[in-house]
Amino acid sequence: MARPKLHDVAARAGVSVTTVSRVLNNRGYLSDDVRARVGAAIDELGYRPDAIARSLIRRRSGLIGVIVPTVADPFFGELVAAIEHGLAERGYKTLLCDCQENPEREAEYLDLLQANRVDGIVTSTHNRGVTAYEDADLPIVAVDRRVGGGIPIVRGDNRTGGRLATEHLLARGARAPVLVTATDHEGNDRAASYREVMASHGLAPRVRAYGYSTGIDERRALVETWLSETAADGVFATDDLTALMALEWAHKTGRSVPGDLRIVGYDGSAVVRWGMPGLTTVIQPIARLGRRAADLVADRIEDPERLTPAEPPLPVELRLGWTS
Amino acid sequence: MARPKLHDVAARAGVSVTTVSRVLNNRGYLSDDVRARVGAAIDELGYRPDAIARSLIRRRSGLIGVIVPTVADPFFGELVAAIEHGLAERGYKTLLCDCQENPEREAEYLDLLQANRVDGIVTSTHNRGVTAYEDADLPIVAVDRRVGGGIPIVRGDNRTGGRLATEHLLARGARAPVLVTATDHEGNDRAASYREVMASHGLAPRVRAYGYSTGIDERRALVETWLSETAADGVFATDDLTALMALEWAHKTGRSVPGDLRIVGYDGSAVVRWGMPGLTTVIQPIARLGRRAADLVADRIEDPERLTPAEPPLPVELRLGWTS
DNA sequence: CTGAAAGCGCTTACAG
DNA sequence: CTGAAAGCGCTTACAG
Repeated sequence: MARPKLHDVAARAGVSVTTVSRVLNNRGYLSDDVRARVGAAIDELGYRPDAIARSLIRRRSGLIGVIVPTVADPFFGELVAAIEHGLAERGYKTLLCDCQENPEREAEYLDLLQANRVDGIVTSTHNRGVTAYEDADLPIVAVDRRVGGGIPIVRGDNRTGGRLATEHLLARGARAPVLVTATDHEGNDRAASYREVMASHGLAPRVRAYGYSTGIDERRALVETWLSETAADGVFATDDLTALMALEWAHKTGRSVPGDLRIVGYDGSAVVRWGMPGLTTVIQPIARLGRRAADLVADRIEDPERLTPAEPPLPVELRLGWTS
Repeated sequence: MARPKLHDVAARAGVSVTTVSRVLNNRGYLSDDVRARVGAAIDELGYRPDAIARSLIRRRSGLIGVIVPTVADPFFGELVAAIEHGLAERGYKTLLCDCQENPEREAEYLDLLQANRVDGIVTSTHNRGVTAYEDADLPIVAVDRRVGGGIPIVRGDNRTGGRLATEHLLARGARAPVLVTATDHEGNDRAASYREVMASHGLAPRVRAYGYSTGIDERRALVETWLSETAADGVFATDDLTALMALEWAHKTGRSVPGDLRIVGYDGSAVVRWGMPGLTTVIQPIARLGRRAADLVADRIEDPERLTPAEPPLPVELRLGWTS
């Protein structure tokens, strides 16, 4: 038999569809007898309410759009896993939008999500200039990204992270540590802290930005060029992959680590935490970030009036390895 | 104004909703005049068809459920990214189900996906015994997993991968290479190849399985115990994280790599390919696996009659690093 | 070439 | 305590 519908359950139980619906939603008064008969009919037919029809009426799809650069990146993979778990616990489903570093795709996804009547959005891309968020008229939460329009931001404590990393490099004897980051815009708190710490020690900052859309091989080439050009004796990479590239370059060029070059990364996703204990890195609370973002968007859906004070940044932690 | 609906567009253009719908779907004959007026009204109102209402009528949600152990694992993160891109290109949306190693959650998700009328499912968990797939009555594609019930499997060439890894270890002089894998069941082609190659060289196989649900620290402890117990001079780990654990253990215990211990991993996800060029590993065609799974499920949705011959396994590649 | 009407599978006031 | 009817926002035969 084809998928049973409400009508079939009603016929089987000998009641109206209204009544079945009420049993389903546990709404209004119902005699035990009816309740039991309907329940039996549901079980016998293996009936499951059609979520699409429900969404149409309730004007709530139960879907949350989750927009990320790409889950192929371990940081975002771990983040999305945490977001998904948080959302599932609150009864929401995750519509994944993996848009790479492409602002066009992000704008398309934003459109698609609204057409699909998602109840809310969690976004964590780095694309600047995608302004469509501001007139989206639904709960949005950003992760470590300024979107504008009063959209709350969940993030790790980048100021502290940047400070810990830089101070650590200096404490280990570096005098010319270079900062390698994706983009050096004013919202980059890790870079801001690096500059502050360098200044407070009377050292000149060396900041290099490879750009988010730069291919991986090109990025590696840039990193290698910068490291030799700047005669760096330390690297603070604002992501672990870049830190690993620096490590590899040191091996290739016969430099000792940490003797000649001290290396500190950032993020501390699972593969780094468990597989590369030697890498000194700033560990972000990835699971907490994801869970908080999920809770926040669910809160705002369920209570749109709720005031959302600025989110305090979540604590990061410097893990020491042998690279520094 | 609230979100405009078909009715509003029709009123503005001075036509019926039927006509607007036809313009939207480019269906039937339409005068250029009407087409233009409706188009203008759509633009002026910023109208976007409600995907939920469409799904209800068409009985096609355009959603595909993607079930994975967890996207926090780089292999699955990269796989899901590829699946998502493939699906998006075919016009489908990705409903992400991140169920960890929990068979219960997987069964729940399977239920939820059907309630949400997904058009198809791509699954890649390792849970055995979740049999509900067989009576799901919708297109399903598995990635590197036997689900049963004639469900097609997209996978890398595990036999060749296992053979390459094992032969390489032996070629490098290992005489007691141990296989460390998640589960040593009969469907494990990597293990089968390992055994074959060992046998053909007259060597006794040493297989150790840590189990999917084992915690990461416990797994590390097991790996370390096994390596010392078996007096291994080589390791074939069927995933890269485990290979990295072996590497770490060698460092900790003062063994030289590859002198005392040759190490080969498996998977070659982005972080390993780009960040750890030193690890010898079998690189899976992760992007191709994802894309193929996406195309296959889309094909089966769009042409249910289509015969699906067994999928040929996709080629893997042994990358040489300094660990072997 | 265009429109009125029925219907996708549910929920929810409103009666009774 | 239960049911008939309207309606969520669309699409699609069927008329004209």
